[in-house]
Amino acid sequence: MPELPEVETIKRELEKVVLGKKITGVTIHNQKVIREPQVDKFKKGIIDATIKNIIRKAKLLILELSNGNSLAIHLKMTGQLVYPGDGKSARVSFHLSDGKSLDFNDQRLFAELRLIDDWSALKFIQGLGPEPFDITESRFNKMLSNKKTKIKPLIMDQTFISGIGNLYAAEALFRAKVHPERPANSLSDKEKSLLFQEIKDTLKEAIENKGSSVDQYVQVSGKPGGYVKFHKVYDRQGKPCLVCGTPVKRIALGGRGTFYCPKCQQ
DNA sequence: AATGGGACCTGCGCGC
DNA sequence: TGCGCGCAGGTCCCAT
Repeated sequence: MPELPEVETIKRELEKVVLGKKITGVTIHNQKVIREPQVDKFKKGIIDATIKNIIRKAKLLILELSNGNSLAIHLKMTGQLVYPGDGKSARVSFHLSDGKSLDFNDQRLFAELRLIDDWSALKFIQGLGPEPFDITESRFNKMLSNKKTKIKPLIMDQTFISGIGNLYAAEALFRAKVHPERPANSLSDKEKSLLFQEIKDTLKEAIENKGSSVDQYVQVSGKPGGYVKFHKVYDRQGKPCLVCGTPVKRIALGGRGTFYCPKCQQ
């Protein structure tokens, strides 16, 4: 599932392969993913525009076009952007001036495409908390200190801090040796600081390895990301903790699968 | 205010 | 071999 590192990887790759190209046509195979505006307006607002700039905000990808419009893409769980596309599993194909196409795939149809004139006015954008790289350690520590809620759902709350999803929340908490059910304000200053550092390091290392290919995520080239082999707890229930050998546990927390080492994480 | 659950979806893996 | 069911998770929405 694309989180900040996966979306950042896609952004960097798109900059290499589609930036500066003109969108000459759009084929919509399934209009469910087009959330706004209406399909024909969507097409009209894109065709003949050039991709001028590519931005990532948390897990949202934004393609700024030469005509003043922006295409905002949220991949949710199974969204993919593939270039050059073959159209086979595309929900939407963007045909480009180089004769190739950028395919938007999405097996589960959860993803959202929006064409708007001002992406910064999107409700989703306005509600986003800061990304981990945009705040200081002391700010992070202060943000946690007045929150009684469980730490894992809290760091996955995009309005609190943005970019972290289920996978990297689990990995960062393991690395910081913090139990996912700890109330946020029960962490010591030392634990808060370590967690903040581990969140940043985990995301950074995942970006360096071009993301984690679990479920559907692939790079724009179609290649899988390389970070899965570094996972310590995610999807490893029953397997020995790589630090102490205790079987990794899986619980449901906030309706989400949560993986942790019951011995290392207290 | 915080928390929990359901909805949105599809395909996969499991048990029988 | 085949069928039904639970599950996967990002975000929104509603209820408590």
